[in-house]
Amino acid sequence: MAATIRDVAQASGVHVSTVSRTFSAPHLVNTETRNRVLAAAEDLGYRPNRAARALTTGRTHNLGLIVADIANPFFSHLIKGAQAHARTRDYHVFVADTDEDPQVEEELIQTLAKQVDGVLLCSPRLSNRVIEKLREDVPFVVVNRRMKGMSNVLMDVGSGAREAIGHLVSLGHRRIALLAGPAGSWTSREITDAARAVPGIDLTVFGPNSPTEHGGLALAEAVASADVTGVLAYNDLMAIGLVEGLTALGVEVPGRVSVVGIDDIVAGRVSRPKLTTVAMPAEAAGRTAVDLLLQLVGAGETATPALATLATNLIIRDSTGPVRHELRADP
Amino acid sequence: MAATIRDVAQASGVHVSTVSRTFSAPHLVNTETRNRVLAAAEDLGYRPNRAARALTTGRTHNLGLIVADIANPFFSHLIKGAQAHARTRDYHVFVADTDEDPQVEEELIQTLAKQVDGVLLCSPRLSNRVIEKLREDVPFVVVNRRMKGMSNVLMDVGSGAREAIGHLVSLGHRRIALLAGPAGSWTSREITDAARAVPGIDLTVFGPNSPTEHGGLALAEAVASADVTGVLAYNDLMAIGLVEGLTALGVEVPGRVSVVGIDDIVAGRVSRPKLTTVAMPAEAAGRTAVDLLLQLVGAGETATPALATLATNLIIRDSTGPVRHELRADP
DNA sequence: AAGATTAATGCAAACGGTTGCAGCAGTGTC
DNA sequence: GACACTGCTGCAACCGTTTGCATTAATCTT
Repeated sequence: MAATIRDVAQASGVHVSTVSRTFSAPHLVNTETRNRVLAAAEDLGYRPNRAARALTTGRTHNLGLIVADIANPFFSHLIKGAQAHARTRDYHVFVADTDEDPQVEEELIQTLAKQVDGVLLCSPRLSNRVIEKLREDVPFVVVNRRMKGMSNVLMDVGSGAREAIGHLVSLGHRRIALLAGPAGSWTSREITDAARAVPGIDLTVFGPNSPTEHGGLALAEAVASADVTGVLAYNDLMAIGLVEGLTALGVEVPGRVSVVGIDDIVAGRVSRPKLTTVAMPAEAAGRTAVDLLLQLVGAGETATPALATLATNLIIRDSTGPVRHELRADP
Repeated sequence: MAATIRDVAQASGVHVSTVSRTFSAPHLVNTETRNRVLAAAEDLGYRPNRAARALTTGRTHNLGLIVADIANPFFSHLIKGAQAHARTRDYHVFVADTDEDPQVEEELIQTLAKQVDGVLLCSPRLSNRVIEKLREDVPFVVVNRRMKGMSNVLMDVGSGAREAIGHLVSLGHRRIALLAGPAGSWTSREITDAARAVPGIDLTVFGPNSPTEHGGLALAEAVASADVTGVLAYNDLMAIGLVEGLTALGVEVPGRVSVVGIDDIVAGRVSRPKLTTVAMPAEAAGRTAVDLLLQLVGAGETATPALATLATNLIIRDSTGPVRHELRADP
């Protein structure tokens, strides 16, 4: 149905190779000829067939983007950033959702590998070993996980966690709970390590947990009965769930317990109390990741992996407040 | 680098066509041969090249999914539903975000058209005319817009709006504001028409508006100074923004104004007051749309367009309450 | 036992582009 | 005027699969 390069060639009285060059290497063809070809192409509504082009060039001009949960607002912003940026480079981004399942994650990478030039792997749940192996199939950029020898986009979440805990400490909190994220998460580990390294506090770690509202909700009782006054959650979704659960149990936030989230999603700005959180530059991460990936794709085997670290920053709202000493269990 | 069909053929001592058939029409090849081929393929890590296959079959086994805003939770659930369902049919879904821009929407469809077998167009902002034209390029299923002669997935949002307004009326509200959605939106029109048809109320329509939190926030003053006691918003994002704005102006919700949203996103469950809303079955819509599209793709030209209508239902929470008569401007 | 049927496989031409190489005209150089 | 060079275009092979058709051997009919 659709016009092919041959139709255009015939219509403009040149060879197919000239038409091809008109699009892929315009400087090689005479201005006059080029215009004639372009006119004919326009006329016939010709658009190059990407599949055919991919066959000879080995470049699909597609990128894969794998996230744990497309419904998590953090990821949607990352996706937006990646897609918009890729479009300016004449690339398309294929998004896939693993539903937090490492198995699905592995399968998706395998399938995507053949139809894209590179993959953006965000917050992987797979083991390093498996990722290393998969890398032979397709170039990677890994977001939110430090992996030697690969291109990485990281958020400085350790420093964010330190800042968050520092904030709690400055409000007088000493007994602090950390709600960890899912098992395979590098970010979760990073946060935990940073929190553990803060001196002078008494840290209780809960987890691993599902990084969702439900995950947070499910922890409300445990947190309420643990002897803590401050909480840092793996992400905003969990923090919001936790606040909801605590409120339902009659535990006031921030009256009896202060809660800090991570990500800065919209829901955190509209939930009550408004959530104190560590903002993550999700959109910038998406853009940066695309840049690094295209760099990798362009360079082929010889590529040097790059590392980008993006700053985070604490946003103080209403879910954190000073410790109420009279309410402490021990005097 | 990667193993091709030829490598497998050589390794198993058969012709390439036999290898091809082993995968695409297994019943045509002898069991013994097939096993030999499969073993060799496994051994070499062979996976068929989709681009090459697409070239001869004309089927890419990819679907396009176009949404106005991937960060809108309503769409993310729709996407999740579509992707998961497509995977079970050995299809992949390409998601693209138009940023609410009809121009971008048109371009995206054009570009996608060549690399997918069909497109899921969700809540289009384009005019019917343009969509009709674009349909010649690629099969469509349109979600959230009634279009004759095309496959449609609709939510019964008119009935949802009626129910929402009925709820407000039953609480004593008579002067009601409707916050419309973006200009090209069929859903917005549908809601407006339904609301206008409700007898015995005094309806003020604001809009068109940007269907985001900011859109709602921007309307707070106008709503506060309009003489209304109840509001129905085009979606939850706007409703949440409005509530935020009203609260900031000292207008109590639901004390002085009751607010109803549409969609049932998570943020509505955690914002305070919890949002009364009309739930939309987003995930089911995604699944259904994929079904209809594959039906269309399979049937080719002869396909009969189908229409699926999904039910909505009102969820009553805390952002709506009885009219306080003593506060009304006129006695 | 000859002919018809069936199952399994091979052959080769597509699909729609890209690209190294060759050819050719025009220009500049000595 | 021979030569090299440059700019443009055509030629044809190739990318990895699919698929209609031909071929072959084995099985079935009568």
